[in-house]
Amino acid sequence: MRQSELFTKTLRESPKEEVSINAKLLSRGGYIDRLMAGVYSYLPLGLLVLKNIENIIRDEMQKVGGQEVLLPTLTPKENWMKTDRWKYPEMFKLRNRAEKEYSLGWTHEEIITPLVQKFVNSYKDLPVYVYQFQNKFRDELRAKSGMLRGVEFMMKDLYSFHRDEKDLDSFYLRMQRAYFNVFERCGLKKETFLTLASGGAFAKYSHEFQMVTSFGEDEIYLCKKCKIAVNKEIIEEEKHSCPQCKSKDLEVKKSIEVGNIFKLQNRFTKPFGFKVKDEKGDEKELVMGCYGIGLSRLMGAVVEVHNDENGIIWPAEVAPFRFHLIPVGDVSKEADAIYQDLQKAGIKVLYDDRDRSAGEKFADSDLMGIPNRLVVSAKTLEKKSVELKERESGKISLVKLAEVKKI
RNA sequence: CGGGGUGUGGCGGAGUCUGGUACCGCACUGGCUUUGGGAGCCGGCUAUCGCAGGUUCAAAUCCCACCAUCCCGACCA
Repeated sequence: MRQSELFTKTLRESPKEEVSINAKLLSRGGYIDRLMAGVYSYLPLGLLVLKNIENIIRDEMQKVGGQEVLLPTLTPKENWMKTDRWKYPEMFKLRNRAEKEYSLGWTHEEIITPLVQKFVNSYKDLPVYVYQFQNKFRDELRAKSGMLRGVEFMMKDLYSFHRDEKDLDSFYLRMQRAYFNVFERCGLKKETFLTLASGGAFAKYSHEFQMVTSFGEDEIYLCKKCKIAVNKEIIEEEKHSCPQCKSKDLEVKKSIEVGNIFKLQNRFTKPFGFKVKDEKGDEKELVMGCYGIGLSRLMGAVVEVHNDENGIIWPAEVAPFRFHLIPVGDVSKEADAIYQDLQKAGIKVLYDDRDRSAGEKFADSDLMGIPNRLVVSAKTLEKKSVELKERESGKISLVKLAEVKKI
């Protein structure tokens, strides 16, 4: 993409409302724009990042056998009455002109369960794993911290349907591994810990994926031996010891939840009367699991972790571009050629073809955080090379023109 | 929803205490000179000072209600 054609611009200063690092840098870099508290637009660069995260998650969900759907955002009151969740305070409610009541989707068990029920009649149809990417709406009392707690936010939610608990348990473990793959590919592996949380009425525990960070709004108790954590509600029950190894040597850390998986058992299949025939022809109630990741929160979390005083430092797989090509001086012809070459090879490159000073381009490049900066100048061209600067390490090297695609 | 803070050109700020009709930087625009870390000079455009009442000869400034927004708390992906 030619930077001169990008309709957004970087900002020298961040909007005064933004206090969190993620919102400051994402706003300044031209990734997002705040419409109101807790609600953001994704600008072209931001959408590229969001789609990269989406593709990572989609890839991992496909690997465990997930089938992608897209459910409505507008949902009827009846479904929520059936499960007694119409009363939930964070649910946005609205009426049409005939006074019929609806809510905006904040989670989708009430929609997916009767949907799958329409098609699944036999144990032979199971298991089923269905997921979607969708904006969710939650009437938070206080939206805050930029992308970390929004009122409207992008979420992946997967729902699994099983004939029995044993099947649910084994899939649940596969999802745990899939989630770690997602966080690893987003550059958050080191900071992210499986965390035991309350399982509600139907399971001893649910599991959160908590990312340890100073800006976190949660607190976890981390066992260094097991690399597993428990959240605040569990720590009391476990008498301040690790539920796995019983060690009392737990470290308190601030953290943010980047994912959550939950065994729902029959919480939703029961009210909808979702049963299938087993081998004997008897009716059997299904069990369910649900598995969520907030994509927009994840995007913010990546920025909170991967930045320096000059701006964002995107991990390779979520970066909007692989290269930031910057001509310095009168070398537009040669830079154009390199750009075309990279484009043809299908390599994602942002080409700063704007008529700006070198310093401004470098500052913007650091702010935007594209992993590899390629500078083309008379100096580098003398050596038939471009200068490569890695955003993360700051390492600078000369790369022959013929070798650029191999970086 | 409780406590606290803030609303001034597109963005960031000064001016408010002490009332006299709005200033600075950035951005934008025209010209010339620049071109490896947010260039320089000259000229130009952009504001019913969040909104509504009130006090006053006169309100960005004082009073009041409302709205928006941020932080802390409670609640939550």
